[in-house]
Amino acid sequence: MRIYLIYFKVFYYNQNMSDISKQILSDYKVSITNPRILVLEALMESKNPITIDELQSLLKESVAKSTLYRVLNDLKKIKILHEFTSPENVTVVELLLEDHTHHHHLFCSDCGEIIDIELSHEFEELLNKEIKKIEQNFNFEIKDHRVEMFGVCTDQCANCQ
Amino acid sequence: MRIYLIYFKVFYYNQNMSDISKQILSDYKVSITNPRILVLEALMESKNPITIDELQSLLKESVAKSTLYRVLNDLKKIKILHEFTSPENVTVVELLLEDHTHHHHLFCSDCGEIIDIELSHEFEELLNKEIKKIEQNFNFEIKDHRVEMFGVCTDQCANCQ
DNA sequence: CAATAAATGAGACTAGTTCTCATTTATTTT
DNA sequence: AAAATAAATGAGAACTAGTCTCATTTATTG
Repeated sequence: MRIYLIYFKVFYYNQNMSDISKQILSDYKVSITNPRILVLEALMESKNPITIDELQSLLKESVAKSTLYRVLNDLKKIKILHEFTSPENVTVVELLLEDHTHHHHLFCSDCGEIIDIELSHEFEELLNKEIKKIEQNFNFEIKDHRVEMFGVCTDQCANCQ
Repeated sequence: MRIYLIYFKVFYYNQNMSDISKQILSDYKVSITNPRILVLEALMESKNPITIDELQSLLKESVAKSTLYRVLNDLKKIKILHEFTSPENVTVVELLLEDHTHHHHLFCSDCGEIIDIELSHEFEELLNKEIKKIEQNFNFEIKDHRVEMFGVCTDQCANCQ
């Protein structure tokens, strides 16, 4: 995500986080307000998906709780925020920007960290074939999918810091 | 699941649902109580994963809310209940009996139905290879995984009834 | 069958999220 | 650039899903 952000910054003409946030809001035609800028900045700061709690800590009371939830819903509506739940049923959010390619998630049950992972092209192709089969068998139109892996880090949590 | 249940009944010597439930509880060495039998019966009735709400409707006040949640936790502890959340973040439960093989889930965003799906052996093998790669790359020990597909039924919800 | 241990029901409690509404801030119009 | 309009915000009330408490009931053990 850190690397992606660098590309993203280039895409947005090397502006700072605040300016990038404004640009995003403007691009998506939602009004530019302070809470929205702050939430976007906080989300960009975190290289992995984070819990609402963690997000609230990053924001340090600068945004009211009700506003935070509203802003998150706004970002979901314009589809630049992905919300899902950890295996412990904690809500987790992650910013999905143009640069953020198709990926999946790896969950550590030790430290709770959630890591973005990309699977091989070969795997995704075979998965798409499976999806086509399922679509036929069940008369479904499948619009999205996800693969989640659950485990623990073995190397003294090296990835989790 | 319906087909599985037939096999399961054979496994349990063609007893009725109540007797099967008692047998399960006895096999797992947890005490045999009415609420537990009722919850197991209700879970067996449903061929697909169901929400807690749906489960409560099936039980029709025969089990107190606090007891229902406690029983579900008991079943999770002995690992015959799988709990997860739908894309709309609603908790869903599903009984996992001996006969219930490795499977994944298909979610209909129209009617909310959740369908058990099995993917090809070839796919699961390739997924295991991907898992091994991720374990190495991230120094993880991966203990479980899941694949979820999201879509809508195209054939007037034929699968969803 | 009595003694002991475990589970239950009712409702209080908690945490996460949404809702309400008066006030503030952004956007549009002039 | 100011006024008019529309939208977003903050504070806290309300709601919801799930857990906890504790007196009572039900199972299990000996």
